[in-house]
Amino acid sequence: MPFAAVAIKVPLHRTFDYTYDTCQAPCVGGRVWVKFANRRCVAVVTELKEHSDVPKDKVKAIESVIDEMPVLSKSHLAFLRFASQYYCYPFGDTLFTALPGALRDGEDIDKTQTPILTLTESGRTTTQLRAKKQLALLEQLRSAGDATGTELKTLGFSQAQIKSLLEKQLIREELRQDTSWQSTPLQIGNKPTLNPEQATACSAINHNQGFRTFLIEGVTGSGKTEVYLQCLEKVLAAGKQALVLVPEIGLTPQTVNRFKRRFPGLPIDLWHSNLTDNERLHTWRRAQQATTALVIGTRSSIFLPFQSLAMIIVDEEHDHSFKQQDSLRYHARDLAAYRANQSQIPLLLGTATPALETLKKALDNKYQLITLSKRAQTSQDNSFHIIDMKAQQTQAGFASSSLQAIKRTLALGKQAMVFLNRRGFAPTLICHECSWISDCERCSTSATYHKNMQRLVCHHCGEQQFVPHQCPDCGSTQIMPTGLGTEQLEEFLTTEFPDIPVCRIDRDSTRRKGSLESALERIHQGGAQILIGTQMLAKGHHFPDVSLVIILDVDSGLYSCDFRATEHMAQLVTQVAGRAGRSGEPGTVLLQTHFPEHPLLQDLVNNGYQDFARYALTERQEVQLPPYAHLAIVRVEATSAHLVMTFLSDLVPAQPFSGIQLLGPIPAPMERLAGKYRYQLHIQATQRNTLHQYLMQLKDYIGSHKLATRVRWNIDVDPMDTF
DNA sequence: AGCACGCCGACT
DNA sequence: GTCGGCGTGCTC
Repeated sequence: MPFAAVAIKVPLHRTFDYTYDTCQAPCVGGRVWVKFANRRCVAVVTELKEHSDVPKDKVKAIESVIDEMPVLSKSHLAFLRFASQYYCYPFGDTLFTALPGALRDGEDIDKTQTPILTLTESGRTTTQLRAKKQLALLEQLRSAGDATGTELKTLGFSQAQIKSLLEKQLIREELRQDTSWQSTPLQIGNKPTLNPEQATACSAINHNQGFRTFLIEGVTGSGKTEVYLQCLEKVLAAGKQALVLVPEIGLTPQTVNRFKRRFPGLPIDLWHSNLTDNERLHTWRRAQQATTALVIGTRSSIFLPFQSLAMIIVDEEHDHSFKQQDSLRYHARDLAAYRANQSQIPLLLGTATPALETLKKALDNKYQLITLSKRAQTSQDNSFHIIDMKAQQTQAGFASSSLQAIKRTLALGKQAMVFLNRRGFAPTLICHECSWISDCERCSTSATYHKNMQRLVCHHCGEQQFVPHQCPDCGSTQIMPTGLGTEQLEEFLTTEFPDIPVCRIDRDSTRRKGSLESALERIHQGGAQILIGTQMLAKGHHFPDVSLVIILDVDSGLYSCDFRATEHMAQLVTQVAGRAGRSGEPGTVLLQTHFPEHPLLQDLVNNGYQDFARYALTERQEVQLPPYAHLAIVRVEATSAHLVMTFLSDLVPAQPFSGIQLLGPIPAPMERLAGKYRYQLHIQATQRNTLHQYLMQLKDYIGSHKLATRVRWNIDVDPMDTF
């Protein structure tokens, strides 16, 4: 009697055994329909076997087989099994989060393949046709070659025209696997000559055989992308596939065009969260059939089932958007390392500001470190200046010397950029008479005052309130906005510099589609302007006319309870500074702080991120924090604080576990969020293995705990936000 | 997760 | 007397 072990989309770490009829022929990695707990579910076969330990009367039969061919190869299953175990996430759930939505729902994989429209014999020769537009369509196919329906629609043809040509049998639909790119010589667009550093980097990478991780530590403008392109060239020319992982906001048309222009005619696909279910399935299939050569995608593209992957590149490897913050809490960069090892291919990690985790591995010689220190366009570096804010008179958070600097910059017809990582007008409203504060009713935080919207908005749960005219507690009309937000900076600078255009770029000002693009357009027209922005302004965009950058609130990064705060601050400062002086002349970066002597800040300013990072590593080592220790957090939330605490206290063992340090239960950074109480337990170990052994048994213990179904809980392995 | 089963309170 | 509230347990 043959059995199939299957994985089902349930939060259980087990698989389930089913019998099947030999004529059904399920395959490992293929999907089947099964009855499971009175429901009909899609399941993925993970193993075929002759024996089962499950009592005969419990085992049911597979209802029907969906796939004749696996949707997940054996090696891909092994990869997903690893992800499931490493991140303590149920195996079935892991498989199903990796699959595109259409396949999760049991959709037939071939039905959704896009047919290609091609001319029939008569279609090739017909010149007589009453419908002019249909004739034009035939002409299009004759001159530019076969196309999909979607492509024709973007060219202005309609579904009706296609349909009627199909009926006249002048064109026909063809399901085709076009892998011809693999055997045709690779076309190369304009390519610049490499500087010596870039050339050394490329030759080191191109001479590599098998698995190897390279950390390309390259300052802004040092030409990392050019190194990527020339390394990709070798891979693609050999007919192999490649994957480029980019941060969420890094998938701009400019980035994509650079790849497309370099490799004209090569099938390149994009992968990001705005794709429809159908588009996702297409790209998935194209990766599997090798009909696509190169995918540029955000973190989840690490799960694409490439047929012949030969290189993975992670651009801006330090970026936080590579870590998924819910369900399967994976880090795409770390999974990329597993995949590269599994497939014995090179992995390129590129950034100007490496994560300390990555840098340590490079310094330990586990990764090969490649440094690009020469800026392609500027020979001089930006100059940093620390502005001591102690006992300074400030206006809207600006030191007078900062305002002077803005004035000078504008007078030269240049642009000044002001960076503050807080949107809204003011983070709190405070009553001047009593001690009332504009709290969010559902979270343990204050609601931010948005002057333009005339609302109080909680930035954590999104809840909005009307702005009170009087204090809700004492009735006073003296309610003061307290603290600084980007809206306030905009208001102040507009009155301070009435003749100068002021442009604010944050999530609020760019909510409308296309508004970011038009704002960027205005900035690129050049001339004296002031730009105000949050994180959004820090990454990716080129602002050639910016010659002054002011970072208003460095201090929030210096003293925070999250041990990674200084690292983030330094990455942000470096990235923001990289926006300045990109068109030939060095820029000036002003850092406003109350702690001008802070050693890490001094190091960053005087010696740059590279030096800072190495110094920060020694600090981490002293206090035994990641990357010198390994961390996991059990996060628990429920509407009852008592329930959460009882449950978490139960997880702390009476006897200490050798090699494991526990901290908690402690309140989460936002103790109350969207009406839920949240607490957490920190688990730390010097040895990775010890941590995972401990997590394995903890996960089983939680699974068997009675309260586990009455709270929401998860385990976050290698968490990014600790506090 | 989802669903059935089971044991106690407020309704036709 | 039932309807339905949620706590508990199981799913091949």
